[in-house]
Amino acid sequence: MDRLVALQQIVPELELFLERRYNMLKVIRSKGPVGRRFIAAQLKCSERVVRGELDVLREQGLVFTSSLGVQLSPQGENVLQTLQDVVREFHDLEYLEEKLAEVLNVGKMIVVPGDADVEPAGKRELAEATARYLCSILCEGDVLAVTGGTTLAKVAESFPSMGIQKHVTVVSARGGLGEDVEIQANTIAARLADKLGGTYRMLHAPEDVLPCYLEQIMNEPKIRDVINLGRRANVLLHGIGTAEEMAKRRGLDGELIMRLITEGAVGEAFGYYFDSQGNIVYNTSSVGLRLEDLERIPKVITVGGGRSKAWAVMSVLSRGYCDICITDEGVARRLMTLKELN
Amino acid sequence: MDRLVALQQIVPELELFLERRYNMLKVIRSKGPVGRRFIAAQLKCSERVVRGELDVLREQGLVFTSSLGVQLSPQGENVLQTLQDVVREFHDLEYLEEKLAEVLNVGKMIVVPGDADVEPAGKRELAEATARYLCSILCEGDVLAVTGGTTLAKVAESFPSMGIQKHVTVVSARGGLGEDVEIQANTIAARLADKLGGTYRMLHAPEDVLPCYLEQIMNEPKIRDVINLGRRANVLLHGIGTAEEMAKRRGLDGELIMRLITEGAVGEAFGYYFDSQGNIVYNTSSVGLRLEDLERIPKVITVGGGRSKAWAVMSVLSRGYCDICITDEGVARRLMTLKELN
DNA sequence: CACCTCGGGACCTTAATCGTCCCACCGGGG
DNA sequence: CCCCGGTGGGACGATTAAGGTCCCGAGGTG
Repeated sequence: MDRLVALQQIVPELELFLERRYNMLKVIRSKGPVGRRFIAAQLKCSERVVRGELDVLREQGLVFTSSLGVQLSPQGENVLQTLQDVVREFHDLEYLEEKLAEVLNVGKMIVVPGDADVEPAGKRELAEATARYLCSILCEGDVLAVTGGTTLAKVAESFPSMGIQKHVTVVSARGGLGEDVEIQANTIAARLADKLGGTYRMLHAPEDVLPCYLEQIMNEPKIRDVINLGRRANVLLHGIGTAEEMAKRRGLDGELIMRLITEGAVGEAFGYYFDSQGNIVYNTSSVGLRLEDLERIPKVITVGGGRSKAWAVMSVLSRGYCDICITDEGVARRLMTLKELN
Repeated sequence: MDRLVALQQIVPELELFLERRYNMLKVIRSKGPVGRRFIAAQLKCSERVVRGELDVLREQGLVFTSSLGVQLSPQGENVLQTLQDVVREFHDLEYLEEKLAEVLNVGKMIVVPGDADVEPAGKRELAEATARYLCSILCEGDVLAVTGGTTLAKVAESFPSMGIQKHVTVVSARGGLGEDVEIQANTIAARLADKLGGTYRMLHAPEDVLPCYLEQIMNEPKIRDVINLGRRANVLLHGIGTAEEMAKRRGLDGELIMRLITEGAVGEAFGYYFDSQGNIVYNTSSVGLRLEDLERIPKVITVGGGRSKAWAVMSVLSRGYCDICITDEGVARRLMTLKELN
């Protein structure tokens, strides 16, 4: 019998304490010197509670407090790192990873604790895990293709600012979409290249064009070169969107959105809308990598978290091109129930 | 960094809960179906607290309750067994064992959590550990010599009633002392033989005789044979007494007791009184194994717990004949401070 | 300078825990 | 047989810990 399981059995309240304080330490670590009120907002609990917990953590020497706010001590850093495994074990994430990799036929699943829909910090954890994994597999001279999205933007943020020198080429795999510059593939490619110590290539084109212009744009030399580079990438990192969310971001009209939904579209990637079995329900005439290009890329990494994206993740994984899927517990648990039932 | 240490750091209240519930489970296991009030008395806490904790343990499926009282469930058995290691780690007993074995020059130290002086259940734990160890080393045909005392009486109790078939010979190493039949070496030898599935030999003689009769008694064939058998024992299990306690049990007069104390006697074994360096301060003309006999016995196991016996343990171990010492945390910690300071 | 957020102190409310009874029940022994 | 000593469980105040809500001075920041 496992020790942690036994502990959890005899002291069930351990989980509550561990969870809350672990998340608190995570926030403190990532947000530098930070105040009680901010922590309280992040963890969605009252300021008074945070205060009580901080008193405990301070007494244990895990955090120290100055007029700037609360900061993690070196010892707290240690504890947090050790606790990562503990939390994974508490949530049985290894089991989820193995089981899901098997039933979804994915090479490798990485599941981080939390749920991006519930805790805002969850997305950060997902991003950090992605950054770590990316760091571990990237080699000198690799070509890394990336798409856009809020999740990938956070991945770029999550890298430490200095010290990594990978000399990779980061290439944007998709055209521009919507108004927010922070979540464009181009922006993310540039940020990633900066953090990784490499170079980047941007795709100066809109993502969504009228079909009649598509061919013409794709043949434009500057655009074609970038797309061709993306096709030859060793690693592709892409996000997952729910069909509805992506349709709205693309500005599709209400009628079309309704049609997508009634036809069972749940997930979106690379301009394609999939139903839960992975069938293509609709595709936009979009600029960038296409579905057929993915087969030739050795490592396709799919990232997405927040339980509302469970169906989307399932639909995309059903296509079978994904090699590594990084998601969170919220998605993973919902996937489990979905897969056990049918 | 160790996981349990990290857990303990981030959830310091864990230790309180663990300790209380662990002890509670131990009491429940050993005392069979038992009531709240009894448990409360054992753990020296109020009945209401026990009730609250029992609610938790019941909800976790570790105990179940009938009209007879509370009982350990099979799952509780598992948890308790697993938690043994956890508690050992919490109390850092491995470290104590290694360190004390080194500085006291003993082959092997076994330290159980608790303190027999503080918790009545502590003595039981000591006895169970002794029983386990004994079981693990006894071989077919071994001769086991035992002395008397309350601790060894509990050791005999601690064995499971059935199922062990070791075919050993248990021989009483000391004559009769005092009035209580339950703690006589003879009684213990018989009980142990019964539990181990072996035979026993009793020493039908008083422990303390007038010097002038000693030779005569020791030459009495039946007595001599038993003593000679004890001298050839493979394993000797003996308890430790404080000098004062044993002097009183022997009925020494107050003047002599005072003399012993002023001369520094702190421990007693086999009728000898030792000071803290292990020097013989006084010896009674006693019937049974003598100090010089111990050298020839391959495994001499010394058992004693309760912090008040720390000095006694140290004095006996200083003699250097002991191969394995089984004691409790109360003694061990006091020994540590004693040894670190001089 | 003003302003904003920080940590920490104070105080009251709320909720849980705990102490203390009492009761119905069951089993064993006289 | 009945009685007695043990069991668990319910009930109800009392105590205490935890949480909510302000406020304040300190120390950065524009």
